[in-house]
Amino acid sequence: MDAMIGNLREIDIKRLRIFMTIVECGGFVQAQNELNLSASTISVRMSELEEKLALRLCHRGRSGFSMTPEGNEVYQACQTLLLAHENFISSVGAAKGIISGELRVGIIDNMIFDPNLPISKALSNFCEQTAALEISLYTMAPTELERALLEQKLHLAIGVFYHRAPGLSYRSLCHEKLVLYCGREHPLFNVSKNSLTTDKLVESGYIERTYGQTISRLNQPLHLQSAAWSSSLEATAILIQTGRYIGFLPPYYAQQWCDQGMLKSLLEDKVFIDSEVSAVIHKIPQNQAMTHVLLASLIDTIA
Amino acid sequence: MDAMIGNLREIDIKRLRIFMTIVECGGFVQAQNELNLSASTISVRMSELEEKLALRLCHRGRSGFSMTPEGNEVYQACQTLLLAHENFISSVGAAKGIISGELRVGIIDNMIFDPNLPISKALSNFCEQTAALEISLYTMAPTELERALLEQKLHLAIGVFYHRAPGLSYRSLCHEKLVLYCGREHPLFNVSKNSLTTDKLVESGYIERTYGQTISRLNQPLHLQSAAWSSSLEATAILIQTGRYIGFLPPYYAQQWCDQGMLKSLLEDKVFIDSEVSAVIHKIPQNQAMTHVLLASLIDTIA
DNA sequence: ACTTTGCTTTAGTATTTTCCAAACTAAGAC
DNA sequence: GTCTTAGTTTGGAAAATACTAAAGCAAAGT
Repeated sequence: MDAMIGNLREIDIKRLRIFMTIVECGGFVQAQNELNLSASTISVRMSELEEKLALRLCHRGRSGFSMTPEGNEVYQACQTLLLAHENFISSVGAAKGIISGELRVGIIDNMIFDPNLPISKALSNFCEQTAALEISLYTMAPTELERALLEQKLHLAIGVFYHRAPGLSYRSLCHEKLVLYCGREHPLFNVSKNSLTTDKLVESGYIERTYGQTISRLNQPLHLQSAAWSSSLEATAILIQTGRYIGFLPPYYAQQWCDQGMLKSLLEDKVFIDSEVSAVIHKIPQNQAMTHVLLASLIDTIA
Repeated sequence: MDAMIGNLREIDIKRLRIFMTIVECGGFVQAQNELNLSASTISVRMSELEEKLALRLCHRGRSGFSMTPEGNEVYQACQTLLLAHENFISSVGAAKGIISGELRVGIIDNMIFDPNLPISKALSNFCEQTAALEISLYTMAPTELERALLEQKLHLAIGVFYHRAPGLSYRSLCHEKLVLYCGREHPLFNVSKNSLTTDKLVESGYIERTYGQTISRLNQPLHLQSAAWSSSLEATAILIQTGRYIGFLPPYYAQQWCDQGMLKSLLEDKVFIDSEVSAVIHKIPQNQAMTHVLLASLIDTIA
């Protein structure tokens, strides 16, 4: 009882893991299965943790489960700490000359449709070389990817980036052509290819892609009028399908709807954006061996 | 026995701490006092750790204690992991609204002599506001400071920086005037102030300051000929005292030897470097509250 | 008022951990 | 060879930890 208070330096990771599972399950009862522990054990572990931290982490009881503000902060801190543990495991693996631990990769949405980028192939190639590895794959917006890389929450990110963040290292993987599309209901859908002019495009409402808070001025070939904003390919496709806007999509992604007569490309030979797909890593990566082997394997697979 | 192998995810920090102490003490026997443990316990703890990591960490025995290459890598990884634990403690403190944990500050050498920069005063002011805090103070070269900040091993650094590293945030604290000095044995020591010209300075061998591998082109007022290189104020002072070179020193630092007739300033009104002392933090600091309160307190104390 | 649910408390047991003393080993010093 | 030093192995005891079942409690639902 007395030994419990005080020294925070001897926090037990087990208790923190229990806390995290409870948070993720949204309550003690739900966490029971996950943790394979009785209700009483969970209860005791939690009160021990709270006593040690001298902090109430969550409200519970018949009136429902909810986190305290402090609990949320501690939960965040736990995530960071567990990340450090994963990195430790990786480092030990690296010392053994084995690539091991957790590899965290982030991609922008709908990369899976890109035929130039066999990401799953690259990952499986990489895993073949390295047995003792767990991969976590996340999808995020480009700015989120960069942030996660900077905070060392990701080892590698793949996506289209319109600027270069300091501290990160970019490597071009391939190029992706983006073409304008309109939906079936759009006035331009039935205009014949020959009579279509860029002026007509400029008059149409255009979907601008946003990244986080800031709107990126794409290297747009025309001065299109922004009339709608979207933060993902999927959102762009939905907006185009409303028939009210035109917007850029990669052909491999739009094809599925073109085939169904739902979308139509507009002057794809004249008006397009050539965007560069890059692999990005931290300049000082957590596990250099792992990160660089993956990057090499990725470039290898693509070439 | 069987439960030991396998899951690296349940590494015990206690064992890692024991290992680190052994490394720092340079042997099992020396670590006994430090750890307050018997030889047998230490031996067992170490073999348990090695078994779990499946890695020999150090050679020991009558033939002397030494680390294996893997052991060194694991030791580094342990340091990183313990840093993460300190940061966790800080975060929990932050959740409680208390500034707590470990504050790691780095300074360049001989800052203590700078009368414009009452660092100890600033730190003690800061500590008065915040009870539950432990401060670690390190001295390093400027490039090392920046590296440590980027790796989040320091919260704050104070020094003279001739460039701006991306990812770091610089804040000017005060200006430091650097003046040329020569030693008693130097030909210019006995030249009268009136007959001294800048030409004569240019002819003398000059001590260039180096930072890490790269030699920084100081905003030098003259085109002095580099004849010696030094990586610290102290080293510069020693080189000047040989009487063979001239070099820049801050007057407050050189004064002690001028008073003894060992050094003499040269054209201090005409030839000087005005360098800016800055406080630097990471753009995304570990413990924002702590870092910013310290920075504010620092600026406050100086003003 | 009664039941259910979600959690806590308590008491008791099983397991694990931690530690040391004593005997042992291996290698350098003499 | 013998002594000394530095670490290992083993056995056993004490302490801490992990876990559960059972009883309790309070709020929400009926």
